[in-house]
Amino acid sequence: MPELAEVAYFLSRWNPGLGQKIEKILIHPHARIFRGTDTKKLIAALSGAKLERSESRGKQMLLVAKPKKGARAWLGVHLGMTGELRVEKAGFVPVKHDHLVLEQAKRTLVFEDARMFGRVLFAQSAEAPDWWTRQAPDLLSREFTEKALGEFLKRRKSAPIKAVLLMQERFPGIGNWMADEILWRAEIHPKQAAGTLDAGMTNRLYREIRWVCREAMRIIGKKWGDPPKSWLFPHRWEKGGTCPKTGAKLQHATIGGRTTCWSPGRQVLV
DNA sequence: TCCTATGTTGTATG
DNA sequence: ACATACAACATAGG
Repeated sequence: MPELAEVAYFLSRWNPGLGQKIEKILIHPHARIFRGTDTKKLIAALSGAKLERSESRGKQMLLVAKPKKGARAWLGVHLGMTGELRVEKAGFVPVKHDHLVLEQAKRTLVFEDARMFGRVLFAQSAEAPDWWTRQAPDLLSREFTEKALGEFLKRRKSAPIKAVLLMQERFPGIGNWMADEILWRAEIHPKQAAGTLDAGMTNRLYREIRWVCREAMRIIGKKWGDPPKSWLFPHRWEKGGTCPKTGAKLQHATIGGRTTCWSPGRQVLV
């Protein structure tokens, strides 16, 4: 479910817990979301720790806590396909898919994930761990340049552009719906080989990546909201959905392993 | 019953 | 070593 802006929104739900102590941790230690993570260490470090701050980058989230003793605790959370963060009352009793629960005096912070494609990472160290610092630059930062985009497209020259946009190593936060929204706005067919985009197409792609990221953050990131009818977003799963720009019947196919939606006539292979 | 789902990753192949 | 394609993961809902 969550892409760039949904992740930012879900993380913001936990804001009331920042600056507050974690009284107790409740987890499902064998849940798949903890694969590769030492849950005993996680519980030991976070129990009684003060939750200091949080940040999101693309689809990744980081929560920083100061344990009662020892170095900083770093909790990484990825929501996968069905993950969600929510806040419940103090004393809340976790239900089936609530795999990580942080109890505080005045509220309970909950990470639920039915399908468990999400992931929790943990480290205790003076500096932020590699899995957090070693990430691609934010798409809205100055580091993400049109030149960097062009170079990446050349390296992934024979893959369909739709599949390339899903690569988190270059486009952190972009997921299935954002990729389709961007290509639709840039008037590029999702099957177009990445290496065949000319300068004009690359420029449009660059601008629409930035535009969709910025607008999604504005509409969804702060306070959950729906993109307007002028976007592809509300039409892409509609039965018999039509393009809000041309009125053409939207087409669907599996591209890059994912169901893809585009507007024929507007997005054509060249 | 069968199909689908806003994601990543391990593995096979070129 | 690098790029690409795809099955696998696990659950719920139409």
